[in-house]
Amino acid sequence: MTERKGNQEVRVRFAPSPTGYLHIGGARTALFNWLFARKMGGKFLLRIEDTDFERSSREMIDEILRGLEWLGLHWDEEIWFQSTRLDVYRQKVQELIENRKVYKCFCEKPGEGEEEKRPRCSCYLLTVKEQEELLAQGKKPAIRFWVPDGSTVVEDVVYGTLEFDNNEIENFVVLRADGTPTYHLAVVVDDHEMGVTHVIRGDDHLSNTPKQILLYHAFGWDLPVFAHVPLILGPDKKRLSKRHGATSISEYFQSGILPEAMVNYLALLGWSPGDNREIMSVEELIEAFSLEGISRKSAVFDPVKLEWVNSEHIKRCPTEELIDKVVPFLIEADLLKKEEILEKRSYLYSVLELFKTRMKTLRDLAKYGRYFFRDPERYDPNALKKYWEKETPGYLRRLRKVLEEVDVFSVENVEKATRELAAELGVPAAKLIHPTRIVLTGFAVSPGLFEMMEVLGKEVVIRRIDRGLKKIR
RNA sequence: GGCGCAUUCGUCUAGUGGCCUAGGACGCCGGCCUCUCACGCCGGUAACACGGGUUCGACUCCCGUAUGCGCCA
Repeated sequence: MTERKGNQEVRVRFAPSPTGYLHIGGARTALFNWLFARKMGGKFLLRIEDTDFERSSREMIDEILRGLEWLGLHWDEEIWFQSTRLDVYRQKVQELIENRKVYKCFCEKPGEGEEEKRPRCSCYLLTVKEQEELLAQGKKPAIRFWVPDGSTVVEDVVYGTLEFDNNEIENFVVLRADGTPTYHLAVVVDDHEMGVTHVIRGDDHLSNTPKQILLYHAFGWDLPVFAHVPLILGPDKKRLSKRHGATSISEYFQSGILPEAMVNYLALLGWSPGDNREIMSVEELIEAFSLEGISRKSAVFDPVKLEWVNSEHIKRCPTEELIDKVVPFLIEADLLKKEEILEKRSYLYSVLELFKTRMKTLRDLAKYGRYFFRDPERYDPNALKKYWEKETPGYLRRLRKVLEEVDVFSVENVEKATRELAAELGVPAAKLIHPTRIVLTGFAVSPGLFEMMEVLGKEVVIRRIDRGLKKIR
């Protein structure tokens, strides 16, 4: 079903229009194409649909390419730019003119705000003479496709067989009066010339597919396999857009989402491996991917689940690799300097070993773990209210003294010293543990206290106890 | 408005006529672990849009209705 003729190489394409950044929906479409290409050992091509000169920009192209690269969706072969192919489109339209598949249309463009429905254009009734007169008057014609009678069948891998009555299809424009091609024309010409075997795209194009099929027929070209993937919606079930918050892939990069987590989550939106797997590596996704597994139902984008997927990937990420991913965020938060990376590497390793299970994003260490890099500036008032009692300063002074004596500042030794002191004082260890945590971190919440003490080291621990005793009253 | 598509827990989904008293995951709630919070483990909450058929039997097939989305724009 997914392969067309024999063992022809699979060629798919992602064709963004550079009028905006790479958004969630586009990224998923790109991902499905890419996964399919990799699965089938085929090629993943890129085409930039930049014929809308007003709204397209080089910056957006770069932005989109950066997004794809970040996700790891590397493309094959040269990028195609529609803006360089205008002559080709005109030439192809010329072929259609010669084969009498199209006709000149002199209808005025409906003005702005003019909502009235125009009846089907009837310029094809114009005689040659009338046409010449209009041309002589300086009228520029658009070229319209002459939709034949009958019906057009769309075979879609996802949606099955759909039949459209050609009466419902207007004689659509293929070349505008200003000589620019319309979407339908350019897409068909390009997909054919690029050798695209499978058109995998958003299902907002499903209703346009009959027109394109008609064009394939008019040119006498073979049809590609179509696979339309459902749209991604916002929480209000409307097509996901900026109104719903972060929709640009780059925003997720900045908020500390791992590309492999994004890929994992996106793959599961509208596609299922058929079993109960949730957390999957890119390799596993490629292995499991099939067009048949794509759903027909649009899916709501859930940032909360994305974060969960992200946290799972962070937990699975080898700490050595995680260091490099987290460092940029630490630098950005001014908790680390570039030149310190090497010397602090083993420290960062220990910190992440403690912290990685509580991270939902790469940013979380910089956000919630400042105390690994800075003495606390302030102490959470709620934490103090809860754990700071009038005996506390005395206890901490004793603890400081005891810790001073610990030679090897290991988890075991530090814990032993603390618990023995508690026993000696005749109080639960918690009476020492909680205030110490506050003094070390500023918060009532952190990784295990003794593990943290070992990582922070004796000097820092003693210093922060002193500071706390001085500053808290 | 016309045409098209869709409709399983709040969300992502499994399910292709009997295995479904509908499974998994996120979230939420509770418990265990415990120095706190997470992690982890255990448990709970919660869905087949509605109405007709077809069938011995429908979440699964058919037809309507409703709702949503998309395209024409």
